[in-house]
Amino acid sequence: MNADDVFKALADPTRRRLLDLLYEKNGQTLGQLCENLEMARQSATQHLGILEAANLVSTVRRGREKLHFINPVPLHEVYERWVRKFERQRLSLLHDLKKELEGE
Amino acid sequence: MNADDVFKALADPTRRRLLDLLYEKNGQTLGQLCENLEMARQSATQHLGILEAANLVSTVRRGREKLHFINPVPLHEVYERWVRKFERQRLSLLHDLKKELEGE
DNA sequence: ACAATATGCAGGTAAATGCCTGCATGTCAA
DNA sequence: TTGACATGCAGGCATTTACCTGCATATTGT
Repeated sequence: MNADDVFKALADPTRRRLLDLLYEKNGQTLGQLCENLEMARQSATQHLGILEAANLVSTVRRGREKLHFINPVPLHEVYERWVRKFERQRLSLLHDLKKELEGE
Repeated sequence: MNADDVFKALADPTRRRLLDLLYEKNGQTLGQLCENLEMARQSATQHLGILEAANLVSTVRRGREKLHFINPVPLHEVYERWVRKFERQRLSLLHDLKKELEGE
């Protein structure tokens, strides 16, 4: 997993929207996805390209259509590396700040 | 939580580095953090500002120093909204793609 | 007070980003 | 085969981003 690609992919509301749309109905075509976005098809293509590059979306060609599927694996890896780590120390980390605010 | 601010804050390697540095030792000053970054102090200030705006870092002034603390809460919320959701359907989502690749 | 230290603020620039239009290619169905 | 449909590719443009330099302000310790 490339953390940079994954986070950059997630750092745009349109791309997060696309993931939610695919969660509602996996395997949608570019055209179907565009119906739910307020932008030109070409712009959506770029966003999907970025999601693909981050491996968050996998595609399959079927004739003239291109089907898009969520790949949840990178999200899981982000969780393992960037969420769980801080989650384990969550209360302790918050405590550090509280202690400082109380004047040691 | 503002998902956009949080993800955009996380979408930069320097800022993720800063979180890791604070994880190693919470409550560091700007100067201390800069010693571990290869960029001008002013650049680091901007990155810390973005982390603060995303509420991932909280600061306390102590005299002429500014102490930086991790705030793990937004990460937890990102997890709840953007990771757990897809995690629950993880195998099912992967199955969708596999099924299509096998030709329905 | 004053020199050293820690941080803040104001711009300036090159590169990346997100959007668009226009045109090209590939596929299906009658 | 041919017109309609689905997607791909190239380029342009305004904004944002990430870095910098230079200078200002605030605090500390002697």
